[in-house]
Amino acid sequence: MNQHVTIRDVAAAAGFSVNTVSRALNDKPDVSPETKARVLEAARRLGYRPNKLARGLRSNKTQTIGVIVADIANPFFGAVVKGVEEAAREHDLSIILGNTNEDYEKEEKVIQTMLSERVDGLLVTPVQTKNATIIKLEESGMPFVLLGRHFKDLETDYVASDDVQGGFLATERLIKLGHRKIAFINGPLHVSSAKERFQGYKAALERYGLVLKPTLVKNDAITMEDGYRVARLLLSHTSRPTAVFAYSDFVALGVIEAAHECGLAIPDDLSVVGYDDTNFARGLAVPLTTVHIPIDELGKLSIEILREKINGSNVTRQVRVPVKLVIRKSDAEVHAFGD
Amino acid sequence: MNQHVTIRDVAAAAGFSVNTVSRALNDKPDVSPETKARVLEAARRLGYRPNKLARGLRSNKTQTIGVIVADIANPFFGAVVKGVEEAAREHDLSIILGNTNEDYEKEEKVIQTMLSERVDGLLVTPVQTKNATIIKLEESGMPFVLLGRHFKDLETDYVASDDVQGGFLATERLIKLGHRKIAFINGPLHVSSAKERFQGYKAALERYGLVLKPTLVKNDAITMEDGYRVARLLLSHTSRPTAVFAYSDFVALGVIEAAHECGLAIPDDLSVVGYDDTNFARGLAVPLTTVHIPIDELGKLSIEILREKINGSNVTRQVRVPVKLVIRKSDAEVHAFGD
DNA sequence: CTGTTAGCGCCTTCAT
DNA sequence: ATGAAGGCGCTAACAG
Repeated sequence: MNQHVTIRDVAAAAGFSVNTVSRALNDKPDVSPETKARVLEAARRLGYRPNKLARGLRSNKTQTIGVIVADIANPFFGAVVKGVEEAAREHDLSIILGNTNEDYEKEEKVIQTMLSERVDGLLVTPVQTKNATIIKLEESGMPFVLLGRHFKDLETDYVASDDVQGGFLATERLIKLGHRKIAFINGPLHVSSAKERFQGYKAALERYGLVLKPTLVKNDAITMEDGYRVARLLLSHTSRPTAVFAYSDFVALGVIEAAHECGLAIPDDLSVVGYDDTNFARGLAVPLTTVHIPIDELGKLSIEILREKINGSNVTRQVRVPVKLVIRKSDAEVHAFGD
Repeated sequence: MNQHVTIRDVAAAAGFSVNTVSRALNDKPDVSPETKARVLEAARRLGYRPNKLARGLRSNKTQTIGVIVADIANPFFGAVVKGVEEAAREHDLSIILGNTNEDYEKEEKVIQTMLSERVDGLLVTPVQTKNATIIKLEESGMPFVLLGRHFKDLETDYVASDDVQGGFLATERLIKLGHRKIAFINGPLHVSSAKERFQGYKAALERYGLVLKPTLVKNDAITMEDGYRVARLLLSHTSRPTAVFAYSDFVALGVIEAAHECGLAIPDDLSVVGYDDTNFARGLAVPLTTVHIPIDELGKLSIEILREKINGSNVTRQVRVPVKLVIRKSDAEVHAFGD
């Protein structure tokens, strides 16, 4: 239960002034090798541990960044945070975690707290029901990078995957398999990734001369339950879709469950394409065709850019990482029946 | 890009001393209502944000706890952290996240960093290949609670689920379905949860008069790939098991994949029971029978106990939360062929 | 009820 | 190459 050892204790033990100890501990010039050795030895012996609070207070650098995501229990965000954490630790940055649960109020509160914590910078997956928090964040001067989502009308830095491309690739694939009635069970449209995947979906339809049928597009699906519920409705219709493109692998899971209950085999009676390439996707009974996001790259890049901002760069970086379609077994050529 | 507003700025603006401002801001007694109102107003107007570093330095309370888990990308730990974060924020505690990746060295480093950060307490899922870090942590006087795992020979506080019970329930279920050859594809035995699930497995066999066949027990499976690999070996045998109990739902996913490749139908030819009740478990083509852990309760309890420790309690709390078996469709009565 | 003073642990001038 | 002094922003005595 030792009281904390301070730099003064080390100084006393080594027989130097606090200043010299500080210089020795921080690899500053103008310290003789022997002195440094003695200081380090004393520090080690006493179990000295620098107080980051004091250091941060003095230097205005906390070596800590805030990471705010929408749902850490979602394996996609889990993987993102894992990548971010690893990249951050490589630069001796610690991470303060915030989980918004897609709740705007919580986002607001968490950002305030992190500003109080004097983090060096922020990585944020915004809830996007409003943008006031992010605008305020800009005004605060705190360096930040949006992660995985971005605002069309805000000139902030961001790192995201190319959702337009993802939506296009998935839809194009289904079109090329001969599908004409391709349902899109999408997420909430205020979220940029959902909005842009929808753009990709539309672009693919257009590119191949198909018309968009509004009845085949459903929004606001996030969970497996959502996917299940919507798919039940969609599949019970007489002119049901022959393919479903889902906002996430979880939503796809719900679709698959609904298909089974409707007596529809996958992929023979219904093609399904997911999104995220979550780690269970290839383990499903019918391995899921899905859009793969290079998550590690997202993590690394976002940290890299955030560090640039922290170091004073004022060029705005807006990065879209390309995705790729992973074709497995949940999609197949459409069976012959017209529309 | 405003410079930070300090308590002095607020004091000047409100026409009071820093002390009065501090008292007003912290709801301390002996401040007249009007004064308080004026201070609050000035603070709001200037956009004052308390500096947590200064506060922590002064008061020795950072309102921050460290949370160290093995793999945040694993939805189980993701859910745990989500619960913990929520419970923590309710008490205005922030969370510094550490991810060990089951790497002991990283655990050591992360704990050191968090001690430097002067967190108020620590929640740790230990790697358990060694226990020196945890012993050192005890000696440091930092309050901490182990989360999900514990050491048999260390008298530390912990909150975990009852893994012996979980192992027993899963095995018992399979026995009652008539299975005699029940394989157990377990995790690494240095991890307490794996060790205790094995105890449960043994206890169930014993209880029902079955003998343990060492060839049916495999360790060190963590990922889906591990499960797949081990299951391939196990299932290719002539006297293959009729049931598999897996360390996690992910491992079970690998087992299922292997079974398919071996032409074995689930549950008719092979029963499979998983562990964790991960959110995809019920969405599988054959919904997975698995052991459910009340994760939210784990999170809430661990925060509660950690707060007790932080507040000076020195009673040791070792809590095992009961689990329950969720029976779905991946297990069935054994087909008639002897052993 | 309010103000003054000191100091948490560290780093940054500025001397020596 | 080393030391002394000051101050980062805040809260805890202690006065008044």
